[in-house]
Amino acid sequence: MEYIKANNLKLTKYKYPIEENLISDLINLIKNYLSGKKVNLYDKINDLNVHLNIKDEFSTDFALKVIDHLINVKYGEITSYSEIGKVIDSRAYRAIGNVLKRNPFPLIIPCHRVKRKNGVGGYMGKINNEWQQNLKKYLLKMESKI
DNA sequence: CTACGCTCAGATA
DNA sequence: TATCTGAGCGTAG
Repeated sequence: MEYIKANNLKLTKYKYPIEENLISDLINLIKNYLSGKKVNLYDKINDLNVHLNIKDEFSTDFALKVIDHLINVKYGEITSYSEIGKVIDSRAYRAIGNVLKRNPFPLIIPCHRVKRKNGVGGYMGKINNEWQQNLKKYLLKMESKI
């Protein structure tokens, strides 16, 4: 089993040795996804026997519950901060956002599929009309959920 | 302990 | 409709 840590994705420094063809497989997956192919990235990288070291990235119990639920939100599906709250039995909607804000695997851990009750909501730490939010809207539109 | 935040429902105009 | 308020609560520092 092979693990990838968040900083590995910068392709600058590897904590674990990763084969070159695995990297190109990963790149192709993401290219396919961004070009509109209906692939669920999290499942696909599991198919490549790549497993994210989630427990290293999210320390608290609360955060792990949020992420555990989120990785089961598949391509084209949608959830909301309050819906996640319902599942994990918490009303800390903003705290859920604070967890997702530190998601080291955007696209793969699909925090773009978490919408605000009224509107789209923030993405990658931003709540205003920055490029991050436009990307979130783009992804949702691509998955036909806007 | 404090202050903050990818939220929400309700109030107000 | 749009904008404002306070409740709510987990977390980093």
